Amino acid sequence: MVKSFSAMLISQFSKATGLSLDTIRFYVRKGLLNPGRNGKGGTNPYQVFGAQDVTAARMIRLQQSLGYSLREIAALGAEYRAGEDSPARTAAVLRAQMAKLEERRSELESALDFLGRKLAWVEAGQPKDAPSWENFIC
Amino acid sequence: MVKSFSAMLISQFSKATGLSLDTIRFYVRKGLLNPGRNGKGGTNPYQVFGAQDVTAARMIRLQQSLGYSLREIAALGAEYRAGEDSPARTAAVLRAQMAKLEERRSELESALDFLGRKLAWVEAGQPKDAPSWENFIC
DNA sequence: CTTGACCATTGACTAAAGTCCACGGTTATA
DNA sequence: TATAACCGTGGACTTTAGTCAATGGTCAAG
Repeated sequence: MVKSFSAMLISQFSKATGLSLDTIRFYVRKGLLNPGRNGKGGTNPYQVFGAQDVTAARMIRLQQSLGYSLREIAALGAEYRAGEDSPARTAAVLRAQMAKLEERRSELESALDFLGRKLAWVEAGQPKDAPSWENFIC
Repeated sequence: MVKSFSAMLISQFSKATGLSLDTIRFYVRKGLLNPGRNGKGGTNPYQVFGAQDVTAARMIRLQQSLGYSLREIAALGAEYRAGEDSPARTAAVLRAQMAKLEERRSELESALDFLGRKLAWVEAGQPKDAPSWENFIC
């Protein structure tokens, strides 16, 4: 669990991820990110972010775009970290993620198909024998 | 613009779409759905929804899952309806939609690829020569 | 040692997307 | 015509995901 590599302060991390300072602090409060602390004079006042936090930020964005709430994302991250030393658990979490993505992709493809058929129909001058839109289920 | 086919009242429409009564009314207020009105005794107190409203509801769900706000969805719907009698405009809107979907799908695929590589790496016992996560941009 | 840049914490505030509730009107059924 | 089941409207309320502002601590440069 080496965290010292590629360490940065919050403003650097902000630039690296595109998240605002406030959003980062908000995510830390919610447990979505857990940076280290590293002070010089005995105290440790500053948050220190590493490369793994950048990856985490990307994952958060991804999950969010899949419709997960931050609460759910935090839970998933916790589950992931809980089984971090158990490859089986890690793999299970990853596979669940991938299943969600696959499902999402097939939804997208069905929607694409729907729009494609509709476009073809429009371009054909909207003939009477319209394709059935009804199998468009999203 | 026949709207009488497959007409239903709001509770039927709710069952047909899975949207709650309140959500439907909310969408109507926002201009996302525009049902007809059909009363018996001179007045027209009740909203009447048709098959095209069911399709609209599906589209709303789809757009929403793509990250659009209701305001944006309403605008897109208005644009679509504005050029309803112009196949060229309709086709343009449809094509823009499809482009968005394609973009989204390629994002999904890149994420799937990322997770797939990570899964393989975990299952291989997390060897030193980790694949580069860095080309995972979402 | 002071100054400017950076950082943390707290709490108030906001917009979006609903949800809930109370009230009153409408319609089908008995 | 009474009554239950439905419908509409208005407004208050809630959750989520941040954003903003005030206050005060930390650190490097001069």
